[in-house]
Amino acid sequence: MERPAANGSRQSRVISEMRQRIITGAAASGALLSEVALAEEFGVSRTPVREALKQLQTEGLVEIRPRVGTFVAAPSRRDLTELFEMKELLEGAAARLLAQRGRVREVELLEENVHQGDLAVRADDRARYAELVQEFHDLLIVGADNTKLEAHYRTLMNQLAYSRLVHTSLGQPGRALQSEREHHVVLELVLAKDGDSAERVMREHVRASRRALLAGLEPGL
Amino acid sequence: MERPAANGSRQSRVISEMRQRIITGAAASGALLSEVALAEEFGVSRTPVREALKQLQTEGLVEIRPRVGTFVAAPSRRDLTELFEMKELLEGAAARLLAQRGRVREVELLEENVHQGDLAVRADDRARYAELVQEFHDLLIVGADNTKLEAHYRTLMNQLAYSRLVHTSLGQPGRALQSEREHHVVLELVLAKDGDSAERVMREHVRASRRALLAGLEPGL
DNA sequence: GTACGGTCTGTTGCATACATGAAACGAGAG
DNA sequence: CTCTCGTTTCATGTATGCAACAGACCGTAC
Repeated sequence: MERPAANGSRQSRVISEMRQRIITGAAASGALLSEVALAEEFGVSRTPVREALKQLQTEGLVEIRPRVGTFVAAPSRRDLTELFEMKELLEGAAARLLAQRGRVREVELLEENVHQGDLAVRADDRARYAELVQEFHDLLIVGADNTKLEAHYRTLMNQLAYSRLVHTSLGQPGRALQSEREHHVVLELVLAKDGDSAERVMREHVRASRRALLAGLEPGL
Repeated sequence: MERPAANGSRQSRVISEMRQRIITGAAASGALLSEVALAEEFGVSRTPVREALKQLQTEGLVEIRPRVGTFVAAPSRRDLTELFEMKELLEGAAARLLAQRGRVREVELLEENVHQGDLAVRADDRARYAELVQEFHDLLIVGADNTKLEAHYRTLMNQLAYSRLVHTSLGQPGRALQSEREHHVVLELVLAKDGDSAERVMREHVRASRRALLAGLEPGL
Protein backbone atom coordinates (compact mmCIF):
# COMPACT_ATOMS: atom_id res chain seq x y z
CA MET A 1 0.00 0.00 0.00
CA GLU A 2 1.69 3.16 -1.16
CA ARG A 3 -0.85 5.27 0.63
CA PRO A 4 0.80 8.47 1.90
CA ALA A 5 0.59 7.38 5.51
CA ALA A 6 -2.08 9.17 7.42
CA ASN A 7 -0.63 11.16 10.26
CA GLY A 8 -2.06 10.50 13.68
CA SER A 9 -3.70 7.26 14.59
CA ARG A 10 -6.16 6.10 11.97
CA GLN A 11 -8.20 4.33 14.55
CA SER A 12 -9.00 7.45 16.54
CA ARG A 13 -10.21 9.08 13.36
CA VAL A 14 -12.44 6.09 12.69
CA ILE A 15 -13.84 6.12 16.20
CA SER A 16 -14.79 9.77 16.31
CA GLU A 17 -16.29 9.67 12.85
CA MET A 18 -18.35 6.59 13.68
CA ARG A 19 -19.48 8.02 16.99
CA GLN A 20 -20.58 11.22 15.36
CA ARG A 21 -22.45 9.28 12.74
CA ILE A 22 -24.38 7.33 15.34
CA ILE A 23 -25.13 10.28 17.59
CA THR A 24 -26.37 12.47 14.79
CA GLY A 25 -28.47 9.66 13.46
CA ALA A 26 -26.65 9.38 10.14
CA ALA A 27 -26.39 5.69 10.93
CA ALA A 28 -29.89 4.47 11.53
CA SER A 29 -30.82 2.71 14.71
CA GLY A 30 -30.50 -1.03 14.38
CA ALA A 31 -28.48 -0.80 11.17
CA LEU A 32 -25.75 -3.32 10.54
CA LEU A 33 -22.25 -1.90 10.66
CA SER A 34 -20.23 -4.16 8.42
CA GLU A 35 -16.55 -4.21 9.21
CA VAL A 36 -15.46 -4.60 5.62
CA ALA A 37 -17.77 -1.88 4.38
CA LEU A 38 -16.52 0.56 7.00
CA ALA A 39 -12.94 -0.43 6.37
CA GLU A 40 -13.26 0.27 2.65
CA GLU A 41 -15.10 3.49 3.27
CA PHE A 42 -12.41 4.79 5.60
CA GLY A 43 -9.60 3.38 3.51
CA VAL A 44 -8.17 1.26 6.31
CA SER A 45 -8.12 -2.42 7.11
CA ARG A 46 -10.61 -4.24 9.30
CA THR A 47 -8.34 -4.18 12.33
CA PRO A 48 -8.71 -0.53 13.33
CA VAL A 49 -12.40 -0.67 12.50
CA ARG A 50 -12.89 -3.64 14.79
CA GLU A 51 -11.13 -1.90 17.63
CA ALA A 52 -13.23 1.20 17.12
CA LEU A 53 -16.43 -0.82 17.21
CA LYS A 54 -15.23 -2.54 20.34
CA GLN A 55 -14.81 0.80 22.03
CA LEU A 56 -18.17 2.04 20.86
CA GLN A 57 -19.66 -1.10 22.34
CA THR A 58 -18.36 -0.33 25.80
CA GLU A 59 -19.74 3.18 25.32
CA GLY A 60 -23.11 1.59 24.71
CA LEU A 61 -23.50 2.97 21.21
CA VAL A 62 -23.40 -0.28 19.30
CA GLU A 63 -24.27 -3.84 20.06
CA ILE A 64 -21.95 -6.61 18.94
CA ARG A 65 -23.65 -9.91 18.43
CA PRO A 66 -20.80 -12.41 18.29
CA ARG A 67 -20.38 -14.16 14.97
CA VAL A 68 -23.29 -12.21 13.62
CA GLY A 69 -22.51 -8.55 13.33
CA THR A 70 -22.37 -5.13 14.89
CA PHE A 71 -25.52 -3.05 15.03
CA VAL A 72 -26.32 0.52 15.99
CA ALA A 73 -27.85 0.33 19.45
CA ALA A 74 -31.57 0.84 19.62
CA PRO A 75 -32.51 2.14 23.08
CA SER A 76 -35.69 0.58 24.39
CA ARG A 77 -38.35 2.49 26.23
CA ARG A 78 -36.88 1.21 29.46
CA ASP A 79 -33.42 2.34 28.41
CA LEU A 80 -34.76 5.85 27.92
CA THR A 81 -36.30 5.86 31.37
CA GLU A 82 -33.07 4.68 32.91
CA LEU A 83 -31.02 7.18 30.98
CA PHE A 84 -33.19 10.05 32.14
CA GLU A 85 -33.00 8.78 35.67
CA MET A 86 -29.23 8.95 35.39
CA LYS A 87 -29.35 12.36 33.76
CA GLU A 88 -31.45 13.67 36.62
CA LEU A 89 -29.05 12.19 39.09
CA LEU A 90 -25.85 13.45 37.54
CA GLU A 91 -27.05 16.93 36.71
CA GLY A 92 -28.55 17.32 40.15
CA ALA A 93 -25.26 16.33 41.72
CA ALA A 94 -23.41 18.67 39.40
CA ALA A 95 -25.58 21.57 40.51
CA ARG A 96 -24.81 20.77 44.12
CA LEU A 97 -21.09 20.49 43.52
CA LEU A 98 -20.98 23.68 41.53
CA ALA A 99 -22.85 25.54 44.25
CA GLN A 100 -20.31 24.32 46.76
CA ARG A 101 -17.41 25.59 44.67
CA GLY A 102 -18.54 29.18 44.85
CA ARG A 103 -18.02 31.79 42.19
CA VAL A 104 -15.85 29.98 39.68
CA ARG A 105 -15.49 30.71 36.02
CA GLU A 106 -18.28 28.37 34.96
CA VAL A 107 -20.71 30.27 37.16
CA GLU A 108 -19.95 33.47 35.34
CA LEU A 109 -20.43 31.71 32.04
CA LEU A 110 -23.76 30.43 33.32
CA GLU A 111 -24.84 33.97 34.12
CA GLU A 112 -24.03 35.01 30.60
CA ASN A 113 -25.77 31.93 29.26
CA VAL A 114 -28.97 32.66 31.15
CA HIS A 115 -28.86 36.24 29.96
CA GLN A 116 -28.53 35.12 26.36
CA GLY A 117 -31.27 32.57 26.98
CA ASP A 118 -33.66 35.30 28.02
CA LEU A 119 -32.99 37.14 24.79
CA ALA A 120 -33.44 34.02 22.68
CA VAL A 121 -36.73 33.15 24.36
CA ARG A 122 -38.01 36.67 23.96
CA ALA A 123 -37.05 36.63 20.29
CA ASP A 124 -38.62 33.19 19.99
CA ASP A 125 -35.41 31.94 18.39
CA ARG A 126 -35.81 28.25 19.05
CA ALA A 127 -32.63 27.03 17.38
CA ARG A 128 -30.52 29.49 19.31
CA TYR A 129 -32.23 28.58 22.54
CA ALA A 130 -31.65 24.87 21.97
CA GLU A 131 -27.95 25.65 21.67
CA LEU A 132 -28.01 27.62 24.88
CA VAL A 133 -29.82 24.87 26.73
CA GLN A 134 -27.12 22.42 25.78
CA GLU A 135 -24.47 24.90 26.86
CA PHE A 136 -26.24 25.42 30.18
CA HIS A 137 -26.22 21.75 31.04
CA ASP A 138 -22.69 21.39 29.78
CA LEU A 139 -21.43 24.26 31.92
CA LEU A 140 -23.09 22.73 34.93
CA ILE A 141 -21.36 19.41 34.39
CA VAL A 142 -17.97 20.89 33.66
CA GLY A 143 -18.36 23.25 36.58
CA ALA A 144 -18.83 20.34 38.94
CA ASP A 145 -15.11 19.80 38.46
CA ASN A 146 -15.24 16.03 38.54
CA THR A 147 -13.78 14.36 35.48
CA LYS A 148 -15.42 11.02 36.24
CA LEU A 149 -18.82 12.62 36.47
CA GLU A 150 -18.21 14.41 33.22
CA ALA A 151 -17.07 11.26 31.45
CA HIS A 152 -20.03 9.20 32.57
CA TYR A 153 -22.37 12.03 31.72
CA ARG A 154 -21.07 12.33 28.19
CA THR A 155 -21.40 8.62 27.67
CA LEU A 156 -25.00 8.78 28.79
CA MET A 157 -25.83 11.75 26.60
CA ASN A 158 -24.36 9.99 23.62
CA GLN A 159 -26.58 7.02 24.28
CA LEU A 160 -29.55 9.32 24.52
CA ALA A 161 -28.58 11.13 21.35
CA TYR A 162 -29.66 14.07 23.43
CA SER A 163 -28.57 16.71 20.97
CA ARG A 164 -31.38 15.53 18.71
CA LEU A 165 -33.94 15.14 21.45
CA VAL A 166 -33.60 18.59 22.91
CA HIS A 167 -35.31 20.11 19.90
CA THR A 168 -38.32 17.88 20.34
CA SER A 169 -38.57 18.82 23.97
CA LEU A 170 -38.43 22.54 23.26
CA GLY A 171 -41.02 22.17 20.54
CA GLN A 172 -43.72 21.75 23.18
CA PRO A 173 -45.69 24.95 23.57
CA GLY A 174 -44.47 27.07 26.44
CA ARG A 175 -41.64 24.71 27.28
CA ALA A 176 -38.88 27.12 26.31
CA LEU A 177 -40.18 29.85 28.59
CA GLN A 178 -40.70 27.42 31.45
CA SER A 179 -37.27 25.90 30.91
CA GLU A 180 -35.61 29.28 31.00
CA ARG A 181 -37.41 30.13 34.24
CA GLU A 182 -36.07 26.94 35.77
CA HIS A 183 -32.57 27.79 34.64
CA HIS A 184 -32.92 31.08 36.43
CA VAL A 185 -33.83 29.41 39.68
CA VAL A 186 -30.97 26.95 39.46
CA LEU A 187 -28.51 29.72 38.79
CA GLU A 188 -29.80 31.76 41.73
CA LEU A 189 -29.43 28.82 44.06
CA VAL A 190 -25.91 28.16 42.81
CA LEU A 191 -25.04 31.79 43.41
CA ALA A 192 -26.53 31.52 46.89
CA LYS A 193 -24.33 28.45 47.42
CA ASP A 194 -27.39 26.48 48.43
CA GLY A 195 -26.27 23.07 47.18
CA ASP A 196 -29.21 21.15 48.59
CA SER A 197 -31.82 23.26 46.89
CA ALA A 198 -29.83 23.57 43.69
CA GLU A 199 -29.74 19.81 43.43
CA ARG A 200 -33.42 19.44 44.16
CA VAL A 201 -34.51 22.08 41.68
CA MET A 202 -32.16 20.79 39.03
CA ARG A 203 -33.67 17.33 39.37
CA GLU A 204 -37.13 18.77 38.98
CA HIS A 205 -35.94 20.63 35.93
CA VAL A 206 -34.68 17.43 34.33
CA ARG A 207 -37.92 15.64 35.09
CA ALA A 208 -39.89 18.49 33.56
CA SER A 209 -37.78 18.46 30.42
CA ARG A 210 -38.25 14.71 30.19
CA ARG A 211 -42.00 15.07 30.42
CA ALA A 212 -41.96 17.67 27.68
CA LEU A 213 -39.83 15.41 25.55
CA LEU A 214 -42.01 12.37 25.95
CA ALA A 215 -45.09 14.46 25.25
CA GLY A 216 -43.50 15.54 21.99
CA LEU A 217 -42.31 12.05 21.16
CA GLU A 218 -45.40 10.10 22.11
CA PRO A 219 -47.22 10.18 18.77
CA GLY A 220 -44.41 8.36 17.03
CA LEU A 221 -43.56 5.93 19.78
CA MET B 1 -28.51 -2.39 24.20
CA GLU B 2 -27.11 -4.79 26.73
CA ARG B 3 -23.82 -4.78 28.51
CA PRO B 4 -20.90 -6.96 27.35
CA ALA B 5 -22.29 -10.12 25.93
CA ALA B 6 -21.17 -13.08 27.94
CA ASN B 7 -20.17 -15.20 25.01
CA GLY B 8 -17.64 -17.95 25.27
CA SER B 9 -15.03 -16.51 22.95
CA ARG B 10 -11.40 -16.50 23.92
CA GLN B 11 -11.39 -12.78 24.10
CA SER B 12 -14.02 -12.60 26.79
CA ARG B 13 -11.98 -15.03 28.83
CA VAL B 14 -8.93 -12.84 28.39
CA ILE B 15 -10.84 -9.73 29.38
CA SER B 16 -12.37 -11.09 32.54
CA GLU B 17 -9.12 -12.68 33.63
CA MET B 18 -7.19 -9.45 33.04
CA ARG B 19 -9.81 -7.37 34.78
CA GLN B 20 -9.78 -9.64 37.77
CA ARG B 21 -6.03 -9.48 37.89
CA ILE B 22 -6.04 -5.70 37.93
CA ILE B 23 -8.85 -5.37 40.43
CA THR B 24 -7.36 -7.80 42.88
CA GLY B 25 -3.99 -6.19 42.55
CA ALA B 26 -2.27 -9.23 41.08
CA ALA B 27 -1.08 -6.86 38.36
CA ALA B 28 0.72 -4.06 40.11
CA SER B 29 -0.28 -0.48 39.56
CA GLY B 30 1.74 1.08 36.77
CA ALA B 31 3.02 -2.26 35.52
CA LEU B 32 3.53 -2.75 31.81
CA LEU B 33 1.10 -5.16 30.20
CA SER B 34 2.95 -6.47 27.17
CA GLU B 35 0.71 -7.78 24.44
CA VAL B 36 3.04 -10.57 23.44
CA ALA B 37 3.63 -11.67 27.02
CA LEU B 38 -0.09 -11.81 27.74
CA ALA B 39 -0.75 -13.55 24.45
CA GLU B 40 1.75 -16.27 25.24
CA GLU B 41 0.48 -16.63 28.77
CA PHE B 42 -3.10 -17.09 27.65
CA GLY B 43 -2.12 -19.19 24.69
CA VAL B 44 -3.72 -16.91 22.13
CA SER B 45 -2.47 -14.43 19.58
CA ARG B 46 -2.01 -10.73 20.10
CA THR B 47 -5.29 -9.82 18.45
CA PRO B 48 -7.72 -10.84 21.18
CA VAL B 49 -5.32 -9.48 23.77
CA ARG B 50 -5.25 -6.13 22.03
CA GLU B 51 -9.00 -5.93 21.91
CA ALA B 52 -9.27 -6.88 25.56
CA LEU B 53 -6.82 -4.14 26.52
CA LYS B 54 -8.75 -1.68 24.40
CA GLN B 55 -11.90 -2.47 26.32
CA LEU B 56 -10.15 -2.25 29.66
CA GLN B 57 -8.91 1.15 28.62
CA THR B 58 -12.41 2.49 28.09
CA GLU B 59 -13.29 1.03 31.48
CA GLY B 60 -10.48 3.10 32.92
CA LEU B 61 -8.48 0.16 34.20
CA VAL B 62 -5.44 0.50 31.96
CA GLU B 63 -3.75 3.33 30.16
CA ILE B 64 -2.56 2.84 26.60
CA ARG B 65 0.32 5.08 25.62
CA PRO B 66 0.45 4.85 21.82
CA ARG B 67 3.56 3.21 20.43
CA VAL B 68 4.86 2.79 23.94
CA GLY B 69 2.82 0.29 25.87
CA THR B 70 -0.18 -0.48 28.01
CA PHE B 71 0.05 0.10 31.74
CA VAL B 72 -2.14 -0.70 34.71
CA ALA B 73 -3.88 2.53 35.63
CA ALA B 74 -2.61 4.23 38.76
CA PRO B 75 -5.37 6.36 40.27
CA SER B 76 -4.14 9.68 41.54
CA ARG B 77 -5.24 11.21 44.80
CA ARG B 78 -7.65 13.36 42.86
CA ASP B 79 -9.03 10.32 41.05
CA LEU B 80 -9.81 8.75 44.40
CA THR B 81 -11.66 11.84 45.54
CA GLU B 82 -13.67 11.91 42.37
CA LEU B 83 -14.43 8.23 42.55
CA PHE B 84 -15.74 8.53 46.07
CA GLU B 85 -17.80 11.52 45.07
CA MET B 86 -19.38 9.35 42.41
CA LYS B 87 -19.81 6.46 44.80
CA GLU B 88 -21.64 8.69 47.23
CA LEU B 89 -23.83 9.98 44.47
CA LEU B 90 -24.76 6.65 42.94
CA GLU B 91 -25.31 4.79 46.18
CA GLY B 92 -27.36 7.65 47.54
CA ALA B 93 -29.54 7.61 44.45
CA ALA B 94 -29.83 3.85 44.66
CA ALA B 95 -31.10 4.09 48.22
CA ARG B 96 -33.73 6.57 47.12
CA LEU B 97 -34.84 4.46 44.18
CA LEU B 98 -34.99 1.32 46.25
CA ALA B 99 -37.09 3.07 48.88
CA GLN B 100 -39.49 4.16 46.18
CA ARG B 101 -39.88 0.63 44.90
CA GLY B 102 -41.29 -0.65 48.16
CA ARG B 103 -40.85 -4.11 49.54
CA VAL B 104 -39.10 -5.88 46.71
CA ARG B 105 -36.90 -8.94 46.92
CA GLU B 106 -33.71 -6.98 47.42
CA VAL B 107 -35.17 -5.34 50.49
CA GLU B 108 -35.76 -8.70 52.08
CA LEU B 109 -32.22 -9.71 51.25
CA LEU B 110 -31.03 -6.48 52.84
CA GLU B 111 -32.89 -7.35 56.02
CA GLU B 112 -31.19 -10.70 56.13
CA ASN B 113 -27.87 -9.05 55.34
CA VAL B 114 -28.19 -6.59 58.20
CA HIS B 115 -29.13 -9.39 60.52
CA GLN B 116 -26.06 -11.37 59.53
CA GLY B 117 -24.02 -8.21 59.84
CA ASP B 118 -25.07 -7.81 63.45
CA LEU B 119 -23.90 -11.31 64.18
CA ALA B 120 -20.57 -10.81 62.42
CA VAL B 121 -19.89 -7.58 64.28
CA ARG B 122 -20.79 -9.13 67.58
CA ALA B 123 -18.50 -12.06 66.84
CA ASP B 124 -15.82 -9.61 65.68
CA ASP B 125 -15.47 -11.60 62.46
CA ARG B 126 -13.94 -8.93 60.29
CA ALA B 127 -13.56 -10.98 57.11
CA ARG B 128 -17.16 -12.07 57.22
CA TYR B 129 -18.31 -8.54 57.87
CA ALA B 130 -16.30 -7.20 54.93
CA GLU B 131 -18.16 -9.65 52.73
CA LEU B 132 -21.49 -8.53 54.10
CA VAL B 133 -20.64 -4.88 53.56
CA GLN B 134 -19.97 -5.54 49.93
CA GLU B 135 -23.19 -7.48 49.64
CA PHE B 136 -25.10 -4.65 51.31
CA HIS B 137 -23.90 -2.09 48.82
CA ASP B 138 -24.41 -4.48 45.97
CA LEU B 139 -28.01 -5.24 46.96
CA LEU B 140 -28.70 -1.55 47.16
CA ILE B 141 -27.43 -0.96 43.65
CA VAL B 142 -29.17 -3.94 42.14
CA GLY B 143 -32.32 -3.08 44.02
CA ALA B 144 -32.40 0.34 42.40
CA ASP B 145 -33.47 -1.55 39.30
CA ASN B 146 -31.60 0.64 36.84
CA THR B 147 -29.16 -1.24 34.64
CA LYS B 148 -27.32 1.90 33.60
CA LEU B 149 -26.75 2.88 37.18
CA GLU B 150 -25.51 -0.59 37.94
CA ALA B 151 -23.16 -0.66 34.97
CA HIS B 152 -21.62 2.71 35.77
CA TYR B 153 -21.35 1.77 39.40
CA ARG B 154 -19.46 -1.42 38.67
CA THR B 155 -17.09 0.41 36.40
CA LEU B 156 -16.36 2.90 39.14
CA MET B 157 -15.84 0.23 41.79
CA ASN B 158 -13.44 -1.57 39.51
CA GLN B 159 -11.43 1.60 39.14
CA LEU B 160 -11.41 2.00 42.88
CA ALA B 161 -10.41 -1.63 43.40
CA TYR B 162 -12.91 -1.30 46.20
CA SER B 163 -12.90 -4.93 47.19
CA ARG B 164 -9.37 -4.39 48.47
CA LEU B 165 -10.05 -1.06 50.09
CA VAL B 166 -12.98 -2.15 52.18
CA HIS B 167 -10.76 -4.18 54.45
CA THR B 168 -8.60 -1.17 55.18
CA SER B 169 -11.61 0.89 56.01
CA LEU B 170 -13.04 -1.68 58.39
CA GLY B 171 -9.68 -2.02 60.07
CA GLN B 172 -10.19 1.32 61.77
CA PRO B 173 -11.17 0.84 65.41
CA GLY B 174 -14.89 0.99 65.91
CA ARG B 175 -15.61 1.43 62.22
CA ALA B 176 -17.34 -1.91 61.80
CA LEU B 177 -19.80 -1.21 64.59
CA GLN B 178 -20.47 2.29 63.34
CA SER B 179 -20.87 1.06 59.79
CA GLU B 180 -23.37 -1.55 60.85
CA ARG B 181 -25.36 1.08 62.74
CA GLU B 182 -25.51 3.18 59.58
CA HIS B 183 -26.68 0.21 57.58
CA HIS B 184 -29.49 -0.20 60.05
CA VAL B 185 -30.64 3.36 59.60
CA VAL B 186 -30.56 3.13 55.82
CA LEU B 187 -32.57 -0.07 55.89
CA GLU B 188 -35.15 1.43 58.21
CA LEU B 189 -35.58 4.44 55.94
CA VAL B 190 -35.93 2.20 52.93
CA LEU B 191 -38.58 0.19 54.72
CA ALA B 192 -40.34 3.42 55.64
CA LYS B 193 -40.20 4.36 51.93
CA ASP B 194 -38.57 7.64 52.87
CA GLY B 195 -36.45 8.10 49.75
CA ASP B 196 -35.21 11.58 50.62
CA SER B 197 -33.83 10.56 53.98
CA ALA B 198 -32.51 7.26 52.70
CA GLU B 199 -30.48 9.09 50.10
CA ARG B 200 -29.19 11.62 52.58
CA VAL B 201 -28.16 9.04 55.16
CA MET B 202 -26.61 6.79 52.55
CA ARG B 203 -24.47 9.67 51.34
CA GLU B 204 -23.32 10.34 54.86
CA HIS B 205 -22.53 6.68 55.24
CA VAL B 206 -20.34 6.71 52.15
CA ARG B 207 -18.53 9.81 53.35
CA ALA B 208 -17.92 8.22 56.73
CA SER B 209 -16.56 5.07 55.15
CA ARG B 210 -14.31 7.18 52.98
CA ARG B 211 -12.94 9.01 55.99
CA ALA B 212 -12.25 5.71 57.72
CA LEU B 213 -10.51 4.45 54.64
CA LEU B 214 -8.28 7.47 54.22
CA ALA B 215 -7.43 7.39 57.89
CA GLY B 216 -6.33 3.80 57.46
CA LEU B 217 -4.39 4.46 54.30
CA GLU B 218 -2.45 7.49 55.40
CA PRO B 219 -2.60 8.19 59.11
CA GLY B 220 -1.02 11.57 58.44
CA LEU B 221 -3.73 12.82 56.12
C1' DG C 1 32.28 14.97 33.41
C1' DT C 2 28.97 16.26 30.06
C1' DA C 3 26.54 16.91 25.97
C1' DC C 4 25.55 15.03 21.54
C1' DG C 5 24.27 11.80 17.96
C1' DG C 6 23.58 7.44 16.04
C1' DT C 7 22.11 2.78 16.61
C1' DC C 8 19.47 -0.77 18.49
C1' DT C 9 15.78 -3.04 20.77
C1' DG C 10 11.23 -3.45 22.30
C1' DT C 11 6.68 -2.15 21.72
C1' DT C 12 2.54 -1.12 19.41
C1' DG C 13 -0.20 -0.06 14.72
C1' DC C 14 -1.95 -1.92 10.74
C1' DA C 15 -2.66 -5.14 6.86
C1' DT C 16 -3.71 -9.52 5.36
C1' DA C 17 -4.73 -14.58 5.22
C1' DC C 18 -7.14 -18.13 7.04
C1' DA C 19 -10.61 -20.49 10.35
C1' DT C 20 -15.13 -20.80 12.03
C1' DG C 21 -19.72 -20.19 12.99
C1' DA C 22 -24.55 -18.29 11.84
C1' DA C 23 -28.16 -17.48 9.01
C1' DA C 24 -30.11 -17.48 4.51
C1' DC C 25 -31.38 -20.43 0.77
C1' DG C 26 -33.23 -23.96 -1.92
C1' DA C 27 -34.18 -28.76 -3.19
C1' DG C 28 -36.87 -32.49 -2.03
C1' DA C 29 -40.31 -35.10 0.75
C1' DG C 30 -44.73 -35.18 2.72
C1' DC D 1 -48.17 -25.45 0.21
C1' DT D 2 -45.22 -26.39 4.16
C1' DC D 3 -41.69 -28.37 6.54
C1' DT D 4 -37.02 -30.37 6.84
C1' DC D 5 -32.33 -30.53 6.20
C1' DG D 6 -28.08 -30.05 3.86
C1' DT D 7 -25.49 -26.47 1.39
C1' DT D 8 -23.90 -22.21 0.46
C1' DT D 9 -22.76 -17.65 1.58
C1' DC D 10 -21.19 -14.12 4.28
C1' DA D 11 -20.16 -12.19 8.45
C1' DT D 12 -16.94 -12.15 12.26
C1' DG D 13 -12.87 -14.45 15.14
C1' DT D 14 -8.06 -15.29 15.16
C1' DA D 15 -3.21 -15.74 13.74
C1' DT D 16 0.72 -13.75 11.81
C1' DG D 17 3.96 -10.67 9.24
C1' DC D 18 5.78 -6.30 8.48
C1' DA D 19 6.39 -1.29 9.39
C1' DA D 20 6.95 2.59 12.28
C1' DC D 21 7.82 4.87 16.34
C1' DA D 22 9.64 5.74 21.43
C1' DG D 23 13.08 5.30 24.43
C1' DA D 24 17.30 3.12 26.09
C1' DC D 25 22.05 2.53 25.25
C1' DC D 26 26.64 3.49 24.02
C1' DG D 27 30.48 5.53 21.91
C1' DT D 28 32.58 9.95 20.84
C1' DA D 29 33.89 14.78 20.88
C1' DC D 30 34.86 18.54 23.71
